[in-house]
Amino acid sequence: MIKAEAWRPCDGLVLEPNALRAARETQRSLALTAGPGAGKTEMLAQRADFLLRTATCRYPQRILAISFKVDASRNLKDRVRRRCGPELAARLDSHTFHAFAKRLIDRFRPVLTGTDALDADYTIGKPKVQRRQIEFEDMIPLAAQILTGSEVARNAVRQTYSHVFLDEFQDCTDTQYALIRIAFLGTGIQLTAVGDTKQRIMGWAGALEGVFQNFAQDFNALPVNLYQNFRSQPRLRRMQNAMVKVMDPKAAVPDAELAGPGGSIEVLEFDDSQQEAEDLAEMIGAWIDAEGITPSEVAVLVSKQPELYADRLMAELPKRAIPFRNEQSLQDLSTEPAARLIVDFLAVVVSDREPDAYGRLMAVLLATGLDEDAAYELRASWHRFIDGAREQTRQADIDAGALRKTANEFLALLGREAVAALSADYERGGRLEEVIAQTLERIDELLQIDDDPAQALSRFSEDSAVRIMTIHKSKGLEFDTVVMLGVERQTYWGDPTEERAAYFVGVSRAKRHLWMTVAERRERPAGARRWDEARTAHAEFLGYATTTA
DNA sequence: TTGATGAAGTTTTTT
DNA sequence: ACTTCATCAA
Repeated sequence: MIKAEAWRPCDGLVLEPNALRAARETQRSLALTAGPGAGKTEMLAQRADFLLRTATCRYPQRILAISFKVDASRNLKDRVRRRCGPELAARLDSHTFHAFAKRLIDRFRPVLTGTDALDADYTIGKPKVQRRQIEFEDMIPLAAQILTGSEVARNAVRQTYSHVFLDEFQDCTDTQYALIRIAFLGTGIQLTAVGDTKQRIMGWAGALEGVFQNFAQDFNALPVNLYQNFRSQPRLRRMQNAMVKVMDPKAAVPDAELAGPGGSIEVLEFDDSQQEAEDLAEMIGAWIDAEGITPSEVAVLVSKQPELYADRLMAELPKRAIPFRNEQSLQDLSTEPAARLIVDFLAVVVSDREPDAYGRLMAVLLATGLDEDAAYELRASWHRFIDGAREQTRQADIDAGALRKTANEFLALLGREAVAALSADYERGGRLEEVIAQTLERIDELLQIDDDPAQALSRFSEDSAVRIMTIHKSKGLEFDTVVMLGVERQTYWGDPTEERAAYFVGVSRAKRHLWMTVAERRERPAGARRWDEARTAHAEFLGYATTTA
């Protein structure tokens, strides 16, 4: 343990004065606003390090960090672990709002009575069944209700945590804020809310306007602002600044501070979306092959409906053997145990040099056995099955169909029950089948990219792929090169202030290169009734790009 | 069967 | 802004 005065940012990182001040604050709650790339997450990680290492958060008290997305919450946890080591980091609970609410519901469920009463083995989903099921949107109000109704629950939370972090606070909804108020208002607990009002993109889903001001007032929080942008090159910063001048003039910086030639911004205009997809795929291929950019450092962002806007691109990329991940379609399939099992099995079948996969596979298969004596026999019988499958796939050319068939035979032999036992989630009707279908579909996709099945399967868990997603999903992430696909008037149709904020989030993800595409005709995906329609480039948005070259 | 009209959906969040 | 689906009248 060290004294507060002796604490310095760890890993030799240099924080701007306001960030340093925020990291070391011991008296007041904080309302910290900062633009893209200012290091909000880093400030939280440093603050966690400060609180834990100086025992400002005294053992056994803990820090609660609340984010909106699972990967954001994992991200923060990982970073804190890197900064102050696993032991101290164990006292940081990093959860999404929903995970935090679910823990409260699970722990204090008996507090809920009458029509809200829940059985112990309740599930989440629709359609809603009394006592047995709740919906996503019930979780936070129910947690708030528990805290309102039970002093025991309130005290449990308040005694556990001495400090609370709130990430991406600009997108906090009224129900989420109500939960925070009930849990922490009027206690000595210090809250640190960080965010950027210019990046408020969840208004349509109920994000509170002016939530930062409310928070600052309710919790007597000290307002702090960070000014630097460590993420983007000067040319990109000038474009962001041009937008900031319109969105929040006070937060803009003098252009002189942003001088310099680094970074690039280009607008590409196409006759139709097919041309757009082909050219873009060629260009992305060149970035990866000629310029050596890692595929996962390239992101294609769309305003909405990637399967509509990026449909053609997702068809063109595999033709050029460019790996990509549609972040919208799969919720990290590679961590699903059933997917893991199938991929490990196929990897073992198509190659005899997969010891890791073999080990994992056998561990799962033998777990289905009853006792030690049976294990040997079981191992031998699975070995025979694998040999049979190897023989089968060796004879024919290995294609998607053959692998699919082998996988299905394997699953049939193993039995649904054994596979479903891999995760509690598979008790939910249809979930296991969904995971299996998605896994096989993903393997098909990978085989289109890679002819070698062993290579294709190893890519399953690899995340070296161009990322295709909505702007909303990209919040909090950064990439070397960002493509804003379909910057057209018709694409950004919502509330103009919100759409501009979304566009701002998109362009501010880029570290070095930003590309924007416009197609005059945008074809619908195969199967749709309409073929194409005339489009108009989004004059306002492209204006920000061109005034800053 | 066709055309007209209106409503709903589109961008997020969990073990 | 634009599509899709349901409903109703002709």
